[in-house]
Amino acid sequence: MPLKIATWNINSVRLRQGQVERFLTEHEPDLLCLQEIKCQNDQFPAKAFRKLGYEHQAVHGQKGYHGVATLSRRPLSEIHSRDFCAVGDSRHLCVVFEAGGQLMRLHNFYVPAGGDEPDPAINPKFDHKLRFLAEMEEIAALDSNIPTILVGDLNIAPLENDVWSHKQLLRVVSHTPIETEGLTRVYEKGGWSDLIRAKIPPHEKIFTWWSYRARDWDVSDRGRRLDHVWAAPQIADRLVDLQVIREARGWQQPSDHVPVVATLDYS
DNA sequence: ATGACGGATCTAATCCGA
Repeated sequence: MPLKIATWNINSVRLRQGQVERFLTEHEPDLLCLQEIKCQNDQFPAKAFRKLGYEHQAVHGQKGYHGVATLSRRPLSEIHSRDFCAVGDSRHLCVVFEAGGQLMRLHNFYVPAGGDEPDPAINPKFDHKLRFLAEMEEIAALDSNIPTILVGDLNIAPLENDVWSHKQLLRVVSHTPIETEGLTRVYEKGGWSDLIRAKIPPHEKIFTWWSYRARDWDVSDRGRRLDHVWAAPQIADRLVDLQVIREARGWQQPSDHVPVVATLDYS
């Protein structure tokens, strides 16, 4: 039995509970990391997801904004969240579970978007994003001897083919050099492997987010790869499949992000 | 302008997303 791990910025879990159920039923991931659940813990539709076999849930909600949750068919331990930048946002969850007789750690992240102006001196939101990234450098692929996976909406599209136009987005928040350099430091310092780019080579365009503002998102296809799945090298070695579920962007009243699913060979 | 939609909130108009 392979191990399937998925990540999805759902942009309100209450509004799209049915879409989460559809995704869980159709793709049967072992674990699903959600971002932007936009509700408090007691408003999270835990019962509905439990009914589908996701009995183990870690929820870190917040009123109105942000909020993350990790759903699992396997028991979870060492559940904790860290308050990055000490501002009280719910943007991180960490859990441990078992795969192939070994422990595995899973980080679920929602990195700040960063506002409009890519200058930390005049835009506090962008400054927050850069400080959040600097703090993320402490997260490594091998943490206390447990191989680790890091997923989530990192709100940065680091490579040229992670955006529809590298040239036109160089000064747009999510693709500016200062952000991509910050993310690259997190990546290199942590010893990570990028599972999306392990399956879809860097010369091919691949996106996980498309703006709501486009007249026709599919035709214009002006997307960005903001959602990521990183893993320790020994986990990356077991990657058998990686799917970006583009069709979910075409579902009725969709999230602006689509799910990403990694399949790993752990029997 | 790439491009003006879509979510939550003290259900009205405002903040936020990226």
